Amino acid sequence: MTDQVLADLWPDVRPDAARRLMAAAVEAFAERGFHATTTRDIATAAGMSPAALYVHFPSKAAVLFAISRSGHERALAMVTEAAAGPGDPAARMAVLVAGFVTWHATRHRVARIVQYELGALDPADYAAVVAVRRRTEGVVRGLIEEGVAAGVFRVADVRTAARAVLSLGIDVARWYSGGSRPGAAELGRQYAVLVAGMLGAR
Amino acid sequence: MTDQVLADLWPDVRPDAARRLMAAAVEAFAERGFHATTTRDIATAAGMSPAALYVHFPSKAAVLFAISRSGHERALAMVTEAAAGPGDPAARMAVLVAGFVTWHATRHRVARIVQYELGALDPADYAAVVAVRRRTEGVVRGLIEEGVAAGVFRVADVRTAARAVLSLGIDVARWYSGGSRPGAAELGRQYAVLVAGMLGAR
DNA sequence: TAACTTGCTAAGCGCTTGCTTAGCTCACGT
DNA sequence: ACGTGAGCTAAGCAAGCGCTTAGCAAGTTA
Repeated sequence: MTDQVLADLWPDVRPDAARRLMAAAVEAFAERGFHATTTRDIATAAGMSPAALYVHFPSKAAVLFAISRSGHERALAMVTEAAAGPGDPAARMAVLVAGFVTWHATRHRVARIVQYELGALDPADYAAVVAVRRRTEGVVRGLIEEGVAAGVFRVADVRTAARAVLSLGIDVARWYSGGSRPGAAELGRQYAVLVAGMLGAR
Repeated sequence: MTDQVLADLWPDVRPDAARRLMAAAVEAFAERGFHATTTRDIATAAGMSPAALYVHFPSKAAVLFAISRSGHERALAMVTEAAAGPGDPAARMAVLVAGFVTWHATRHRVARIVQYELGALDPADYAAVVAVRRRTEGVVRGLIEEGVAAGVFRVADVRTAARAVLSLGIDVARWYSGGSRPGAAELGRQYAVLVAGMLGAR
């Protein structure tokens, strides 16, 4: 993650120190996982004493939630925009998949937390995040249904197909790293083609 | 995981208490993750005192390795057998995907550990497990290459296609649970069809 | 000037962690 | 009968954990 990406990630988070703490937490949570990361790790990486974290966040889990919530909402916004765009369902699905995959590749650290650290959230925070996830799934399912109705997709089961499309994107966060080939944008393009075949696009 | 599955999982692990500890560790690691699980959790769930774990394993990480290694080897064996089976590359790929997906669904607890707790392994154990993973990837890539050469598959990039095929199976371990629909075998069948489309099978 | 607020640190509290030690029980070979 | 070793437990140690407390420096307001 470049400094530029870091700086632009949470423009509304103030003061600057809170954003630096979140950035340090992203690195640590993505690398080692929430439970293997200590509050000292985060604060030290942000250039502060251990206690400084509690000036800006009530708990370690609250830092996780701030990262996870923002990430979920960004992903949903992107998917929603793609599904509502111009063109037939196949064209919109290509944009959606390319965007979803590219997002998971470029922001693979945030994405890893979004996708794999759900279980560490407080119950109330977990519920909030799951609601966003369901909306994202609904958008993908809706677009596939639309494509089937329009005769451009042919799938045996819409629910399973939607799961498969999302899985391809989500799993990118597991294996992708900075030096991976192909690059994020090219990977997104290739995956869009693969998904088109998967959905029987004609 | 049924008792039957548990009992048959590690037939060579002796004595019985060691197997019970591994079974308890599978439950806990899959549910909460390695770092959020304590040695007391494992031992207590296996009906023993905390110290009993160290009679059978030198460390908590060694329990993880025993589970991870065995799981990796089983998955590799299954994939290898499918790829070497009868029929053309498309038929063999259908068997491979159905088997891989069904395995990740029925054994989703072990699979979750295999796929998502790699980072908690000791460096030497990690290296051993990564070697098995590479062989698994190689088998899938080889089968796709074979299919492309035979003219039954049509993909832009073999490496990316192989990643996508594996991703579909691996990600099942993330979301699948006992009550999921469709069942494991049916999910495997549907995914095999989706992959056929993805690889441009004709 | 004085009171208050914001952002931070030094120090440390209470608790849990992975793991160790010392010793018990009991099946089994001789 | 008796020694042996495998399998287990009660107790606890050193280290590290999340988080709290008390207080300081600098900026802002009255």
